[in-house]
Amino acid sequence: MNDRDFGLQVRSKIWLEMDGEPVFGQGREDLLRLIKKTGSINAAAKAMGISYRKAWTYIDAMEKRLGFPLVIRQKGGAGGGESVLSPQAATFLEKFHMLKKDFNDMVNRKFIKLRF
Amino acid sequence: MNDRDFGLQVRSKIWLEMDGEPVFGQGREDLLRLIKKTGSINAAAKAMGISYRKAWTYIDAMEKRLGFPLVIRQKGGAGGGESVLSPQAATFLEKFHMLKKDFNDMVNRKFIKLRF
DNA sequence: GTAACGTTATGCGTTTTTGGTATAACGCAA
DNA sequence: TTGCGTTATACCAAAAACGCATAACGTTAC
Repeated sequence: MNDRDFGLQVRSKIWLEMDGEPVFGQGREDLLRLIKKTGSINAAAKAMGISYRKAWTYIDAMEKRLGFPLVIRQKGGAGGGESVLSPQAATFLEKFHMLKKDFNDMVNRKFIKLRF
Repeated sequence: MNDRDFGLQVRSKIWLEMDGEPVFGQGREDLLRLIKKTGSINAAAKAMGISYRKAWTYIDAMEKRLGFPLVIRQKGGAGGGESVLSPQAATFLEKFHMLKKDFNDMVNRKFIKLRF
């Protein structure tokens, strides 16, 4: 995260893994938040500037790893369908957000003035 | 980094970027250290369990991004050749090591007992 | 009842990236 | 001048990422 010197930048990140495979990080969080906001995988993908296919693949992979549904999907119906977050996804999102916040606060406090 | 609950694991890492492209992280550090130790890109690659091709590509990419040599290579000669770290690489390595140590200490102190 | 609509779901070919194998180049020592 | 073990690189194969096309679906409007 954010510090530079002659173009060199220190970066860091935090994420979750399951069996050594990445299962949740910044991009996935953004995606889920946008689905929550828009009520649609399709709209969320557009808002993120990625293809629907890609967004769908992300969600599918996450759910397979975690073993529980993150997005409750309905295809067909009024407006063609919609998608909402599962209760588990909501709490998951919340917890990860707090974790990330603590992490970022800490990193910023420590490394903001760092010279490399 | 290290904590688990029902198989879910929190991980984090720190690395360096140049113009938004990764230029130095854990794997590269290991590689340079092994080159320093063995005096050979080839031997270092073997020790890491990666192909010479891959190791060479890593080094080449790093040097192109950084704009200065990390590994002084000599091909031919007694023993077929050898490779040593450039002075810049040595100080670079040292600085990154300290940075990473601080980072890891901090993360471990904060997140070692974390429940997700 | 059925046609239309916008969403989810997925098959499939294309492109891009990654990785490995084979081989050349090299320079000292014997 | 030959042999050796390393660096360097060309080339092909495998894998992964990507996107396009299309099917499936269920409510609404007519």
